[in-house]
This record gives sequence, structure tokens and C-alpha cells, in this order.
Amino acid sequence: MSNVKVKIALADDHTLFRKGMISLIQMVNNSHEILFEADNGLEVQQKIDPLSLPDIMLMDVNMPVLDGYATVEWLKLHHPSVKVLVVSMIQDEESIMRMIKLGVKGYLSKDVEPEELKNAIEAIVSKGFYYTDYITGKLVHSLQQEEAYAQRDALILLNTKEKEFIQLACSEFTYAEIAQRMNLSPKTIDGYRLSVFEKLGVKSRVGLALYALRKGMVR
Amino acid sequence: MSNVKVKIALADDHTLFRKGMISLIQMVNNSHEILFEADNGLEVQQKIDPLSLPDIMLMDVNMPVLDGYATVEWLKLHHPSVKVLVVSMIQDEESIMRMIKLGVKGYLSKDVEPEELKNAIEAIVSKGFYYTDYITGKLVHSLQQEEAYAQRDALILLNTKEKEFIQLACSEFTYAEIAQRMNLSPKTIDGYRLSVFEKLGVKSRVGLALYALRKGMVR
DNA sequence: AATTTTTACAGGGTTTTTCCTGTTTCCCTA
DNA sequence: TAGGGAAACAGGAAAAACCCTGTAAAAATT
Repeated sequence: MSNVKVKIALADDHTLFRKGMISLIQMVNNSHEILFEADNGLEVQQKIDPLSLPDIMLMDVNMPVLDGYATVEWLKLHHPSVKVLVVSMIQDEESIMRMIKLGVKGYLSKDVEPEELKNAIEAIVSKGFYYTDYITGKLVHSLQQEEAYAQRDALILLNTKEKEFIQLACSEFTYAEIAQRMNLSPKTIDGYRLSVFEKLGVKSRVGLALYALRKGMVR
Repeated sequence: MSNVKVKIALADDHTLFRKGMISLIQMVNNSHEILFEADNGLEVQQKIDPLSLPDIMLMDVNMPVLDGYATVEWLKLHHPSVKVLVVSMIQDEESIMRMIKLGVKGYLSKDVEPEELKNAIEAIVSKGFYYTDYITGKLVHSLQQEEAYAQRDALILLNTKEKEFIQLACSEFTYAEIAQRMNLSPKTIDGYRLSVFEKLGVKSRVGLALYALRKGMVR
């Protein structure tokens, strides 16, 4: 495991930190090869060699010129085989989620032990990813938040028929067709439309559809 | 760590399996206490004692009468402190994601080693959750799928103006107002409407809004 | 049993959306 | 430089959505 030769590149605007990382990587496993270092995303684009792509790219989030997000996106598009391991001081859920959605293979804090960096690199090489419990926790939390958000809200003040109407209104049926499907007169549907609009504070059927979808009332 | 007394309950319709689990749990750590067993979700509702709630509830997904999903939802509502560890043969991404969104603390396959069951229980007690690499992988994959889905699709064949129109159409503005905001004649907007409808295969503005939101073209 | 509330429906009118068939202008290219 | 395609725009009209006022019956309250 530890003797696999891994090609590594780094992108971080703090030179000292970058150099420190390199020395750590070499200390931890001197068979790893450092392909290049970059001060920012633009330098990554310039220095990356399609004929000798890194296996793993250590990447900061905050960088001048072209930041981490943009660089990961660029890599994803142009060199999708490069696995990105984010090493950043930024630890908020927002950034972590954004990066993970972009497809990074791991997310480390800058203050972790060298041992963990080693583990992360090895895990990414062998398993394809490395997520700590902290990151997994954020991941799950964020998912559950979305879900929690979805429910509640307005559901309470809507009755069964109104909910049914909303489901049908979130479609390309006309109100006349909805009336048929609910076995009611179009005029009754018109009444539901009015009450739902008022209860949810929307002004049009488009507004209703957007609201319902955003709140997770319909999928 | 291993000597913390944990109150455990089980819900699984396979008696033999249930009994096996109990004996395993006791073998692995005989200080754990089995509060009760249930054959299905309804039995959970009947047997659960609010005065002595389990710390961890081992839960199957497929059960008669009231299945795992419904039971987890019920627990979440009535006894949110109970941590659910799913133990199921079902391993598809759909089920896993659904359960995680419902807030379960772990998801195990029925064919894991007893050692892992022990680890899972201990992790849930100490850290609050236990997700294996397999589950984390599914989690991340599902997230990235959503995102990947979002992009691509139709974006390619839409030009800048059309994309701008879509953004504005996903609102409660009338087309006349959209025309103003885009500094174009309403008749031009009408043209964009037609081309966007055709390209995305929708039949109405509501259909467009639903499509755009579902595909992540608008937030 | 009387009263209020909710549910279902109607008439009738305005606005917006949708759809059809064109014209003009500009830009690119053979 | 002629031709072809796109972007911008128009007239006109049907369909759908929206909005207001009002009634009758059923259901829930008191």
C-alpha cells in the first residue's frame, strides 16, 4: 500500500505552506512524486501536462486569480481523471458541500496531523475517496436539513383537497383537466386555486409550481 | 468505551435473525440491554415505553404492516431521541438515501461481521452515527449525480438569451415584464418562449418552470 | 335546533399565455 | 456580393389563467 508511487501536484497561494506540504509528503512516503506546484488555479492550467497528469491534486479553496471551486470545475472538464483533495482552512458546511458536489475526493483541514494527510492520499489512491467523520457528518447533516426544510412550512394549513390540487397544478394539465381528474367543476378548482394562492402567498400558477417544488411538496 | 451500557431494541420480521442478533449483541458486549423486540413497525409503536426509551433501535426496512421507512418517520416524530441503525439486506442507493434523509444514524448490511455491528453500536453511542465507506460512497455519489444531472442535459443547445429568459420565466413576472427587464419587445420574448418550449419539450410556462427547477437550471 | 363554516359551484369579465403566420434587419459565409 | 440563417419584431386570435361577486348544500359548532 505505502509503496505505490503516486504523482501529486499542489495548488495553494501560501508558498511556505506549500513547501511544508511537499516536505511532509516526501517524509511520509518518499516514493511519491511531486509533479508541480501552483500559486493559483490559472497556474494549474498552465503547468498541468496532459501527458503526465497528477493522480492527486492537493487544492486550496481561497486562491487569487482563479479560486479552488473554479479550478476544480476546470479540472473536471479538462482532466477528469485528476482526483482532487481539498486542503483548506475553510471548514464551513457550505464550502464543503459545494466542493463535494463538484466531485472532490476528499476534504482536509490544514491543521490535521501529517498522518492523516498520508491516510487521505492512500485512501484516495486505493478506494477513490477519503472523507473523515467530520465531513461525512456535514454531508449527512446538509442532506437532512434539505429534507427537514421540505416538510412543515405550509403543509399544516392546507387540507387534503388543496394538497391534491397542488400536485396536479404542478404539471402541464390545464385547470379544466385538473377538474376532470378531481371529479369537480372547473369553478371549484378555481376556488382551490384562489385559496392555495392566498395561503402560500403566490401570485400565479408558475409561482405555485416554483414554491411547491422548492419546498419539496412535489418531486 | 465497550463497557457503556446501551439500551437496545430490535424490529425485524425474521424471528430467527432477530434472535441471532440478540445473542450476538450479548456475546459482543453483555452489558448491553435488550429492551424489546418487534415483528414490525406497529409492534414498535405498541411496545415502546416512553419512560424507558432505547438508545439504539436496530431496524429492518422490509417489514409487514408498517415498514421501516414509516416506522423511522414515526419514531422521528414521537421519540426523536431514539437512534436508528438500519440492518437490512436492501442495499440500493435509493433506500439508503431515503433512510439517511429520514435521519437514521447508520445503515448496515445483514451479512456484515459481528465485529462491525459492535463498532456501529459503539460509534453511534459515542459519535452519534456510523457510516461505512460504502454508505458514504453512495451518499456522495447520489449528491454528485444530482449535480451532474443538473448540468449538461439541455444547457448546450440553449443560447445565452434563452437561458436568461428561462431564469426570468421561473418567477411571477408576466411576459410583458420579462420583456421590459430584457429590454426587448414582448413579441421577441414570445419567440424565445416558443424556442425554449420546443428545445426542452415542455407545453406550458408551468412545465418550463418545473423542468428548469428539477434540472437545477434555476434555484 | 340554530348558526357558522366549509365545500362546491356559477356568471361574467379582464389579463395573460399560447399559437400561427409573417416581415425586417443583421451577420456570416460561399 | 448574393444568399442563408438567426435575432428581433408584429398582427391577430383562441385558449387558459386569473379575479370578483354571489349562491346552495353539506358539515361542523354551539
